[in-house]
Amino acid sequence: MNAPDTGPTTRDRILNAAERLFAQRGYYGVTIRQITREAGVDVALASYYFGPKADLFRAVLERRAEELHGAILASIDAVEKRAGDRPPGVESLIRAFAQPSIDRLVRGGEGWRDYIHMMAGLYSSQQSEFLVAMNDMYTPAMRRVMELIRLSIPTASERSVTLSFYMLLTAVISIYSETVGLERLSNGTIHPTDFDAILDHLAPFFAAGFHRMASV
Amino acid sequence: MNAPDTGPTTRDRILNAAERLFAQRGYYGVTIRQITREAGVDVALASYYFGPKADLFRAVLERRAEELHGAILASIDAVEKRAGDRPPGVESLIRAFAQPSIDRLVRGGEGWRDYIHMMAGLYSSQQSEFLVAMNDMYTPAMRRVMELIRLSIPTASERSVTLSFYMLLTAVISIYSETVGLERLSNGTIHPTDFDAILDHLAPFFAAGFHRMASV
DNA sequence: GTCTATAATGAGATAGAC
DNA sequence: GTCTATCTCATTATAGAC
Repeated sequence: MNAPDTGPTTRDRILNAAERLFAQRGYYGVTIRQITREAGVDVALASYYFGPKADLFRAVLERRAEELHGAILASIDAVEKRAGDRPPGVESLIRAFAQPSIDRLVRGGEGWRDYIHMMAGLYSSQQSEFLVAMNDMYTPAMRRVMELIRLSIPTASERSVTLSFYMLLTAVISIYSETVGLERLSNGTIHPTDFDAILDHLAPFFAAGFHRMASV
Repeated sequence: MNAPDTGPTTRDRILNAAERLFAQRGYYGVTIRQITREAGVDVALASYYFGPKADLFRAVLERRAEELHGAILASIDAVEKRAGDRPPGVESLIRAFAQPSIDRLVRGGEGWRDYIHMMAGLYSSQQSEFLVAMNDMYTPAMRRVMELIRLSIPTASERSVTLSFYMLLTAVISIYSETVGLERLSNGTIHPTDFDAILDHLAPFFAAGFHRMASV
């Protein structure tokens, strides 16, 4: 669409800047003027392309959702295939669910990092309008994981698996946010960016929990 | 100090209003004018009592920290006493850690509810300055729990227990925030305010994880 | 598609009267 | 300890020139 040296379009420049700033300071912590300043474009262009601020926020949220959600579903499918006729193990399902986000966080460039930080910040906010919108974008993948865990642990009730999955979800999302919490808790010996090490701990840790609640 | 019918002092009226609004909309989502309007006092009084907005936020954060932190420590002590000479079990330590906050969330009145929601919102924000301040207020209790878990599972490394405790912490804090996440995940069958039921699931769930990672 | 200019509003903070 | 008045600055949003 563009000549090779023009870089991103104005629309994308605004989305990129908004993504970065919303990730750092949340919805209310950012003004449209800061966004357009950061993007190097005129203030009026934000309204021109996106309308009000809330719509710009939603546009940022939606831009990468389809790709990431698709990657998570594909990752779950791959684990299913590898398991053959039997249901895949819980630990591998946890890994399949978390890995695509971590891949993009680590190797997807700044844009993906900002996007995932932004989602993590949103998840525990009281901004329930945006929160529900985001939740809905990833619901099919979450339901699929819960379904497969139930096949893997048939004695566990739906309620038990839902509660356990929620615990998993909150932990995974906190890890995506790379906050200083873990670093301070460990006196600086564990870095929030050691995602591989953290996932190697998290996966068996939570798998054990799911199995423990198998009879509930 | 006050006559019995004057109600809270102006200072406390401002703190109460700030607590409520910060809990709902976060630091940036609230203006001093909104706070003083909600408190029914003049705008200028916020500056008079607390100085800049950041200092007011810190004052809200600090007001209840000592009491809650003390209650958590007392709760841990009680579990230790009950266990006698042997180290207390992991599940009872998890309960001791989470229960004082839940008690205040459920039975402490609006003020405590707002305070705990505000802390939960802060924990996963990128507001690292306030975040670190809050973390520090509760560090002794967290260290104590980790210490006792290590006594209970002597084969677990410090690193393993720290990672596991971090997972626990993120889940517990998410639950305090009472967001719509769990409700949506369960299609409305599990309510975020069913704290007793959630804790009955969470405690054995996480205890199993700690034990699973005993040899790491 | 981009920018200038401006309208309308609200923000934080404080000096000074009471 | 409280309030009025005001300063200074930034905000969203839009109308209209280019």
